[in-house]
Amino acid sequence: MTTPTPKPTSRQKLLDAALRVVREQGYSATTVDDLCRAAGVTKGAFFHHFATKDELAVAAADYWSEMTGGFFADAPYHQHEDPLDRVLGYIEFRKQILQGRVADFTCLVGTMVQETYDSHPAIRDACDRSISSHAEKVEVDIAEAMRRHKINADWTAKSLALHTQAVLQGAFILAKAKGGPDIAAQSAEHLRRYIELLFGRSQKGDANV
Amino acid sequence: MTTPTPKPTSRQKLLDAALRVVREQGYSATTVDDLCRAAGVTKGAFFHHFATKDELAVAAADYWSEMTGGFFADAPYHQHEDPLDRVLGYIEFRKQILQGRVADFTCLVGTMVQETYDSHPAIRDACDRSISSHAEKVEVDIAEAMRRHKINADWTAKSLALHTQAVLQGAFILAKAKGGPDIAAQSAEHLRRYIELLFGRSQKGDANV
DNA sequence: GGAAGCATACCGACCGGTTGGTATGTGTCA
DNA sequence: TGACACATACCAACCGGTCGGTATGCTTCC
Repeated sequence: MTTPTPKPTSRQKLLDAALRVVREQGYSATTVDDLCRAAGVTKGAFFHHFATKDELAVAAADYWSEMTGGFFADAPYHQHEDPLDRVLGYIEFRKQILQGRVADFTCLVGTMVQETYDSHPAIRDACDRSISSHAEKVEVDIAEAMRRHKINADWTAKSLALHTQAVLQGAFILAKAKGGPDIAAQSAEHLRRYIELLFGRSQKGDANV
Repeated sequence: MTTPTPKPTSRQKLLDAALRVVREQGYSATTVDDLCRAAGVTKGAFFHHFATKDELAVAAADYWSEMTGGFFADAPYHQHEDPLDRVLGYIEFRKQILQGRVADFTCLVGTMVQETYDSHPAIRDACDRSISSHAEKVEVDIAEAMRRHKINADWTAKSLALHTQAVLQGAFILAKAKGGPDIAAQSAEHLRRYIELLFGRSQKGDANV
């Protein structure tokens, strides 16, 4: 009874299709007909639920926030008691999901904002909300880790949280250019090492002074 | 006599226009007519020099490599004797040019590869060439810095060089989402601090063991 | 030197297919 | 019975690309 209704409506199917197709083709290159075909619905259904293609883009960005929010909330790294372990666990988790087809592990809103930032403010804002709200969850653990480990730094938890997102978004671009996730995983390792160095946590085989 | 001829041909004007317009609108959203209008040439001229729109994209990526290659070759950071200073100077230089309109400081090939990696292999390869050849120049200084400062690490000069490009590309995405360069500059600072920590070079107000 | 012969650079009207979007019909369920 | 959730048919603008034609050289041969 708490479950609303698992029946997949046309709207739902279109949003799921948008996540797949836009990450493969980009936003501009994805046509309304592409989305209808991938979702198995007709154009009438599309424009019944969304007044314009841009309106679907905004809804897709919000849907993406919802999906990824649940996905990361369920991830195991939250179990760690030390907030620094949670931050490092988050990076490790992000690294581990860099697998398979490029379109499957890259970010919808990172892709969309590149094409729309200058001409579609509503879509850009939706993408910004998605990235920023995710970064804020990382920021909470970083801030707590700074308190716990008595870090007095000239950088803020917020800037480091956004930096983690920058590294990941950039890693996606390299993965697209090189056709696979390997290089992206190496960037994630550099990011993990950076945070370990910031918090003075050494790892095996570390080369210090 | 060494100067060939500074006369701007239609081909040249179209490539210059592509750098501007594609960085603003993205590749798919940019029409051939858009490019012709921006370049002040006709459609006939466009298809005289490029068989297809995709062929222009490849030429524009190569042209971008050429332009940025010259731009960074002339930059002042190469003067430093210590290769580590050159690497840090490079990062600082990249940070300093994060100014003005977003379309003016972001990367053509990073934008294009997002839209084309899955469907236009020739364009993706051209973008990869551009990113990788630039990274290789950074890699040379990093490798020399590792030798000079006797760094025995579990990371390679190549992976760190590509990581610098990932950070910058990701910073561009955040700049687009947030509508300005401020957040990108903060990521560049994190990158600089990471390299300083890797090489054990402390800065003022540093909190070390 | 000058005319023939040809290549390059460019023009802009045009074409067929595609695109986002609309108008209208139809089945279903409260 | 009427509102909702679609399906079908259609439209006008737009898009990448084509095509016939022109203007301006540059070469070659007499």
